[in-house]
Amino acid sequence: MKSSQVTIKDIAKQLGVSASTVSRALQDHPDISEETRKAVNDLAAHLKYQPNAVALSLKHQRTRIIGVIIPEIVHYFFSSVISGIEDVAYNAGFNVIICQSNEKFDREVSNVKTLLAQRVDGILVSISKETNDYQHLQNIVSNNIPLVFFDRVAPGIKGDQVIINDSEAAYQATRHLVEQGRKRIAHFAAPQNLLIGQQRKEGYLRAITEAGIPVDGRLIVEADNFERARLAIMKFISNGIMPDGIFAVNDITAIGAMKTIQKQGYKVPDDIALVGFSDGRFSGITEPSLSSVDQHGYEMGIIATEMLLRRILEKNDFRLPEIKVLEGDLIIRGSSKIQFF
Amino acid sequence: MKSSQVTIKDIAKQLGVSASTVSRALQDHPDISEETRKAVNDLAAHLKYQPNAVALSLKHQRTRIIGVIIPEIVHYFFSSVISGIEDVAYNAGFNVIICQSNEKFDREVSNVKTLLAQRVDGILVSISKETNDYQHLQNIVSNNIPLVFFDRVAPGIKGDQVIINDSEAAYQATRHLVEQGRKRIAHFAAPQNLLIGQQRKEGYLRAITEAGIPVDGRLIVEADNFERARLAIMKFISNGIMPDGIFAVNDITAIGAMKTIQKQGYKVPDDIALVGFSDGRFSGITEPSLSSVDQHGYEMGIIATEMLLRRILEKNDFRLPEIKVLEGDLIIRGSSKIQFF
DNA sequence: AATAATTCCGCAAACGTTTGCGGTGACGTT
DNA sequence: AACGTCACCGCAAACGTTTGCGGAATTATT
Repeated sequence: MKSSQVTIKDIAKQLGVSASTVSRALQDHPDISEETRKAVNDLAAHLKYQPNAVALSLKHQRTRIIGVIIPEIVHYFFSSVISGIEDVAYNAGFNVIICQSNEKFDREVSNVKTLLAQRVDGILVSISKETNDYQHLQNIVSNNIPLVFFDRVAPGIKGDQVIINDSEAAYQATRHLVEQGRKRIAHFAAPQNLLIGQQRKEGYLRAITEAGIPVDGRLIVEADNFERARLAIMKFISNGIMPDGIFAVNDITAIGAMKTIQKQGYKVPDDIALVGFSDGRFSGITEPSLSSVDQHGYEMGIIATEMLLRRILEKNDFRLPEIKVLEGDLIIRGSSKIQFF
Repeated sequence: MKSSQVTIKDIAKQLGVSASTVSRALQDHPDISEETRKAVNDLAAHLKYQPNAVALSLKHQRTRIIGVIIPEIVHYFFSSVISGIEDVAYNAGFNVIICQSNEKFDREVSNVKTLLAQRVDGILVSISKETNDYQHLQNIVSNNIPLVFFDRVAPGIKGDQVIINDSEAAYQATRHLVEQGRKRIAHFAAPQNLLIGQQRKEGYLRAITEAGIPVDGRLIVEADNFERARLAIMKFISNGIMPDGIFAVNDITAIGAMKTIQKQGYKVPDDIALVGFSDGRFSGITEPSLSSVDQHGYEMGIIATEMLLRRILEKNDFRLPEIKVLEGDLIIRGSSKIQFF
């Protein structure tokens, strides 16, 4: 009942030839006569023969599979990255195994183990928020498996990296607010143990100081989600230190701020101008539409995979790890610009 | 240089025993003496031995991999489904290979081919919009590979299905509008060649007629995105047939309607009440927040994968194809209810 | 007619692992 | 002394495929 899929042996048996002959016939080897070549190919087509990729992997010592470890799939940015990865891999004849760490260190370690066990040809990683120990990632490079980090990288591990210029993008976003004439610009920051948290704050500070605006510590708060943004705004109000501009570390935080601001009777952008950092989908929906930094997730997936494939396909790879920095694009919409269509 | 990963043979050689002994030692086979068992396990741990999953797959004729074919990853609903799939698979010790069809028939066919070549143990499919021919899917069942459809199913193919009760959810959504006292309820529909398009419209019609409201053909328009919703609203206005309620086939359409309605000076929900059909993320962001049908993508992924795993693990599987219907949950928010918090 | 060249194909090993079967000692039992 | 019983381990085949090598049959060359 459990008829497994047809193999080269089945074809060989039916035709009274050896498996080697069938194999060679299928790859147009010159040692095979036109007659048997045709017979083999016809029968193979008729039986819908599909080469067993598992056997090929074992034989060739390569699986044509690349592994991906990602914090969470349900996230516009990450799913865009995956989409880019999948597209490039598909065109190169590679398959993609997806593992999500769910932002858990233990699961990330486990993911690395299974990908190594699967003997994937290369691995793409964006580390979880919990990850501080990098031994499991070191195992990858110790086994000579090409490794490329995207977005969230592990310091000290010998792998290519493709990241966004967070500092610069944050600088641009903040400078835009300055150019709109804002003088009291707040920053809603991500946790400072995350690199992106540090760098976005750094860009914010650079733009502020460059403009000669004094840094007000009360305007820099750690808030990276809807609810914390709401609380931060309420605190601004009760302390009587409402800013006239806010650069938020991501869109959902900016939206939390916007909705609270509006509910409290202020106007966006007239009273307070807002810029977010894109998760990509929300920007057009709010009223006014939200200015934001486009992180180009799809392109990041493309580039990371191209870097990885190059490492995989290169026979003698002595190139040093490469770091590719993508520029975030500031998209100016209604939330930060007074005169707009 | 290219030191490949350590195998059972390496351990055997270093210890001067046979590969079989190492294999048995690693699985605590009683034929192995405590002494060598310990020696083997120690060395294996020291060398960080990882069983080669490829060789095991070949040997055991199962890969512990399940394949997923999905129209697009960058879509809240689908990425939620993937997340559910991945979670269940992970807990059962299975890996997941993701293929996206990008809504293209040819690519879907190609995806099936590679998954069969990879000898995956089972396949989860949500078919592309273009797919009318199901031969490639028939190939899956012909090869006795367990197959489960989710959300978008292929008629006539012998596989389990897990779908949402679109008709009923649409009925509930529309009835909710009726209960809010609306008399002129419009429907923004999906293309009618899609099953979901038909069924949601059917549910809408059922609720309308049940309430004794005459069906007005001018209020049923094919509009399933932001822009077409905008155009439809403008047409309602110019024709002087503005409805007092709208059930839209998805959230983005509902949002397009909402923003146009508001820009034209009408109030939501006072003048026009709105209900969408959830892509999941937007609902809380609009002003007012959007009533919508929750499609439970994550749960759908969980259930579909559980059904698939059951088929995979069952030795003698004579059960007929099963159809699991999930109920969509109408979430009532500000866009359709006048009195709310 | 003998040899050389060519055409076409099969054997067997290899990839890493599991597993049925058989074998070798060491020991205990008659 | 002869046999049985264990405990422990290795051989070899198998999974599906590729590929170097050798071999047989045919054809071409002297």
